Amino acid sequence: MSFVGSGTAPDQPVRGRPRSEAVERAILEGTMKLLEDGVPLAEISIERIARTAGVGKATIYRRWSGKEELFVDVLRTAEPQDPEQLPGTSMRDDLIVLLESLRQRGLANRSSAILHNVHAQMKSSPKIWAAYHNSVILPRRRAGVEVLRRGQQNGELRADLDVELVNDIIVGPMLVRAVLRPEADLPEDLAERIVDTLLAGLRPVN
Amino acid sequence: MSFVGSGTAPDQPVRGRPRSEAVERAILEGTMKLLEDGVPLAEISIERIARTAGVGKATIYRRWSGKEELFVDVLRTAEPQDPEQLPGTSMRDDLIVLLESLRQRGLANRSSAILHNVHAQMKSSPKIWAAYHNSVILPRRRAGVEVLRRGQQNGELRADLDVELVNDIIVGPMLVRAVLRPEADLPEDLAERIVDTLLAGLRPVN
Amino acid sequence: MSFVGSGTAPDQPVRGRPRSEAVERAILEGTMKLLEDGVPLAEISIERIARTAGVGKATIYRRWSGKEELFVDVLRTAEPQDPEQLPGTSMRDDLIVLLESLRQRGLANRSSAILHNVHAQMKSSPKIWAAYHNSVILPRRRAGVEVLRRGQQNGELRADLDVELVNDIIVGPMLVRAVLRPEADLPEDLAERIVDTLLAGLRPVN
Amino acid sequence: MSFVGSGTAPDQPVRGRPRSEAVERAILEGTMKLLEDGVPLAEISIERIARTAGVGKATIYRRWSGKEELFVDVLRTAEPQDPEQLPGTSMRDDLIVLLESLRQRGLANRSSAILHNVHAQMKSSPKIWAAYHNSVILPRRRAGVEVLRRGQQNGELRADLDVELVNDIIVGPMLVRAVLRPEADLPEDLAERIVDTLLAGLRPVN
DNA sequence: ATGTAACCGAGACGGTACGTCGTGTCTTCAT
DNA sequence: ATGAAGACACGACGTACCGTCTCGGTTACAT
Repeated sequence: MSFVGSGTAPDQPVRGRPRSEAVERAILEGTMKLLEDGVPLAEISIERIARTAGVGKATIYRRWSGKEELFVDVLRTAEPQDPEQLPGTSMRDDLIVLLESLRQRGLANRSSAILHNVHAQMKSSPKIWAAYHNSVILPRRRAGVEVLRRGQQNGELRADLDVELVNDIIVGPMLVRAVLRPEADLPEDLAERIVDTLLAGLRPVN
Repeated sequence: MSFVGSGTAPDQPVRGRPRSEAVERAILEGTMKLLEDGVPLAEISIERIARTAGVGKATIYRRWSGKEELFVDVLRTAEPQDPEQLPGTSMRDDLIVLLESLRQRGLANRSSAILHNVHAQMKSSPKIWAAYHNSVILPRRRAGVEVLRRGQQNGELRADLDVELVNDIIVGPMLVRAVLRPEADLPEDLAERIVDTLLAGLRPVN
Repeated sequence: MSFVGSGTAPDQPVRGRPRSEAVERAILEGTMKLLEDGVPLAEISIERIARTAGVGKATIYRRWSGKEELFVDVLRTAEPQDPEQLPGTSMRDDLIVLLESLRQRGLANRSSAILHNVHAQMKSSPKIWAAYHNSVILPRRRAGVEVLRRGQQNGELRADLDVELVNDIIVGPMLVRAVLRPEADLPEDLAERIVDTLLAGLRPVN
Repeated sequence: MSFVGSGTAPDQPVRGRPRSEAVERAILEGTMKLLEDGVPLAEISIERIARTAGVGKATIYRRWSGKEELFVDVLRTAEPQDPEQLPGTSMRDDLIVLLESLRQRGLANRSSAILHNVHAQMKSSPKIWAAYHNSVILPRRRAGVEVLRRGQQNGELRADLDVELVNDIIVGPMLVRAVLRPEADLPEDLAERIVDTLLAGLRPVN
């Protein structure tokens, strides 16, 4: 369950009593429960998590080295299912699907008011942020850039543009709304509107 | 120095020794120093700030009700000077100036590695976030929307677009780079490239 | 209140809030209470003492470096008043007075069932034992040896005997009863009987 | 002969693997080793004993109910062989032999610095102390009192003395030196000197 | 000049949480 | 059944901060 890679340990025969999966679940779900109940992040101590889950502190420290590592796992457990099969019919459709999945994440977060805090918290601990970045953010970014490359080859996207920058341009508005502007709403057709607006350009047609 | 309102206290005759401004500066600058030295945010306690500034804890609590309020003031002290006179020659030029000021902020933050953390931290405390949002973010947003409205009247911007959404589209890519993707760099012509790309649209010219 | 010497600190102006004597008493008496209530020594944790005395743990650690140092002070606080003016009328009378004070200690200990445990505990920590030895045991021993020396000069004690050994002989039986044989009782005339028996010798008169 | 019961175990067919005596020895000797190496008693945990002996904790708990029971066994294993045939030639000689065995114990203890601690520790756990008292101390005490009774019948000891008290008087000085005054030495002729001094009395012969 | 009231540094105070360790019990695989 | 290993709930360890409080001492105004 460690969030950092896994790669099938090199054999290591089981010695002693194995760790209980039930306990593992109890900890993750107990933490989730606290978050959902609106307990401020600063008041969620390892001690309290242990009490909530009916578990000894050592049992938590045996699995995670601290609060931050634990939160990363909680966050990943709660993340909506990762990317999906892209339709592949056109660059436009693919981009809309990608943006739509971002919107779903924003909605899920909002509804429970949970992940915002955890996300913010992670940014202040570089190691954890790096782990989260590598395992969650980067893969999506790569998917986006790939779609854009194919678009350039198809002639759907201007060939002279820097795909990295274009990716920021596409993803930016949705992130701003979902992460930085929690007061804004995320209407159903938002992904489509953003993509079409960007494709057409802001300048009047003629 | 309270960040919430100010409006010149109604009268209150000064009795007893007045608060030392030197002490006030020492606290703010001491905190700044810790941030600049790369001390992780979580390790910056009121106790440590007091030690660093050579000041009693009570002296800090006399001015701020807690760590969060203090950080807001530190952040505001360190912010680059707020917006500027817009050229007004065209919507394009105005947008570039606004984006460029955002870029400057990103650079300043990066160079000292300070504000990232503080920004992230603030997000987990709703009251503080609201204060920061109202005093720093909202004014800039309003300026941006105003520029876009003028653009629609001038015929520089398609009249059928939602200016709020367009503002997110313009500001989004810069924020993504400055706040969420600290690993990306912010080249000098970035503001210009973003605006021109957006105006022209992503689709090939013909 | 440190048990190790005192010698009037060289001046040291008081800085910060002074330590509360009331708190000091609360801790010592709280510990005493636990001992009197028959709580096994092993179950008396610093944590529990703090709870009993209504005090923070740090407040205890500020005064004593650990459980052992604290117990020494508790023990010394509870000790019956140290020796007394010796009558000086004869070696026999002086020895009886010294032994009687030992008997009193044994009785006090027994009645509350306190000090036995603490005494035993101290033996397993050499530093503490040394401190207790120097401040409590040694002075009494010196007083005894002094009395015996005067006895040799007066002709009340055989001049060929080693006063150190004689002291052990006199003090021994009382200690055995008071410390090692808690089941034995300590009748009122015990000191007198021991001294007279020793002076006369065990052999039948003739 | 009787078909009912027997002295030895009442039949109980051995099922499963029998307990290893080697393991039993490893535990006792491992504990002894720790004591000999001067590890403070408070730092000798069951956990550490198990590590030292290369044994699982459960294996220890299967044999002893806790640290105290284990220590009693360690102590008894290490005790010099219990009393001996008394010469019986005279009360004086018998007393000297008894005292000498006490002195040997004191020397053994001292040389390894072991039993002091264990002895002290036992005093704080009444159940264990009772066990030790009954199995080690009481038999010796009874032997001593018996010798004194014979002495009274022989006319070697004044008939008007309380033999219990006399026993304390004889045993006291040696115990004081061996148990309470570890800094004192125990010269070879100590037993003889004590007995002769007591028999003759402290008063000058004149 | 002298109150007097708020300031200041220092540090004690009752708490809570930290991360580690030892307790005695349990569960697993292997002998 | 025994044995080594180690997970488990529990609770104490000694330290660090929290936010409040009490000290001795210092300004700076109002008398």
